[in-house]
Amino acid sequence: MQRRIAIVEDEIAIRQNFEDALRRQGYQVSGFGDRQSALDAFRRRLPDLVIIDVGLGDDVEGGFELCRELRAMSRVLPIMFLTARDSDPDVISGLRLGADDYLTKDISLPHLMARIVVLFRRVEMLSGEQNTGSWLERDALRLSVERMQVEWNGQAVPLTVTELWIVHSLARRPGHVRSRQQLMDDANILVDDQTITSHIKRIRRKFKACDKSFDKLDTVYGAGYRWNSAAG
Amino acid sequence: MQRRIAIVEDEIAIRQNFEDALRRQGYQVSGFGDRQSALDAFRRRLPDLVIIDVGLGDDVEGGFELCRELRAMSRVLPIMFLTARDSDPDVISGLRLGADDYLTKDISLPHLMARIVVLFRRVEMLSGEQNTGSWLERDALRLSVERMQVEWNGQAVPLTVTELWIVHSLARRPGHVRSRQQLMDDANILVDDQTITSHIKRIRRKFKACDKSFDKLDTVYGAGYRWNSAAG
DNA sequence: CCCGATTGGGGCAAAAATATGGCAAAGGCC
DNA sequence: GGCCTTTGCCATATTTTTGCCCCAATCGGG
Repeated sequence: MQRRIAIVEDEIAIRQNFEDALRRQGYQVSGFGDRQSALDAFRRRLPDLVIIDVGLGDDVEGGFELCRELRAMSRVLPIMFLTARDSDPDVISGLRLGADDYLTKDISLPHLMARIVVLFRRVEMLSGEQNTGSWLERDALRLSVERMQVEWNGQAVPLTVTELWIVHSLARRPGHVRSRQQLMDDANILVDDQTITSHIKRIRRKFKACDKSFDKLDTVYGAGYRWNSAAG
Repeated sequence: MQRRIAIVEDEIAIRQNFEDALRRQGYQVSGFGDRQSALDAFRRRLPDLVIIDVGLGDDVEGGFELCRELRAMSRVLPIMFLTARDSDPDVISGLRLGADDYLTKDISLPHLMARIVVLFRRVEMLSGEQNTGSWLERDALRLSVERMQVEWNGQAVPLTVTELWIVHSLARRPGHVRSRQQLMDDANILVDDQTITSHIKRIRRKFKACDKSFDKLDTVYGAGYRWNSAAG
């Protein structure tokens, strides 16, 4: 299961920076620029961790207010405060309010990651986990990145990591053409165009080994490939 | 119930200072000047929180060593590191090793108190929940982290601490791939990737000693390992 | 319908990742 | 101290994956 982190910070540049870093670590991140929009989202569904900028909005300590409101919604939701200054009284009131950690904005990303891992580790320690994980399902295809497994008509297809990323990249946008270059980006590889063709070849072969009439992987001459969205 | 806190710090003045402050807050405190005496005491009875000076003894990072030993005694015991310097790599290594927080020695007492309260609050929140005896059961596997015992088909498997944590990390999320890095984090160790491979080797060997056809521990080439969730 | 551009597939060798057997340091236990 | 266990890591053997070459098959525009 992918952990979901929300970050509430009004300075776009900083927020973007944190969001990117967290995403690269595999977290599912949503950013909010103000208290209200964050609260609206949280009322629909709570994330697994909230990172709040203390000096949110006009109010000097708008973040504290949000923390209070969040604690009213859940007593166990992990909350981290973020602040430009490292004023002691602030830290203490923040922690008193129910935050689990208090960090300054100039924190290094590895350090931030370590603290997040610690928090999740502590939260996870006694909880049972046991969730199904997220599956991408399209017609007869069933794919899970975190399980690294792919099924076609309920039958396992033994794709390699790179192949799985390519299929994922295509199948998540059925009917949309994806260029070879885009596929490389999605799979995090830097190779010759021709190599993508090779991967597609192997992917098709593996799917056909399961189902002789497999034809979901269309070639779009001169443009790239596409996951055929037509039923059937 | 009165919380018991142990502080391991070789500079008497500093230790005394912390001890007094904590006692004034109503905690039951015991101080130790070196690793050995602390360990001896811990073996008799574990406190509710341990605060360790990183630069313990002659060794520059003697505190890390103690943390490792403590984690071998209890996986859930809260540990805080104390350090003179605030070097980032140190902090990260410390957190990775299983510490819950990392503080500099010039921390103000109110700040320290706040962090301790936060940690206890979080621990209490988790332990207060359903404490079902904490046996993890998956197919033929039966595992208890607290009791350090593992059974396969009712037969005891003599895993070491590190091995048990790795199995626990994998088996609690059946079907999910866990990277070597993640396994290190779960086991609170900081080692080479190759070392994880070695542990997996030994784990498989031990399970196979019980059951020749053991095959629950899948390798996912290029991604990590996975506890095979398929029945059988 | 012809021609240049693209794509499909078979193969293969290099590269990358993993499995194994050992070994030595470190610590616990008599 | 002597002995045993645990654990990290190395060297080497194996196994998989991946990038790309070659050539035939296809595609599209003129």
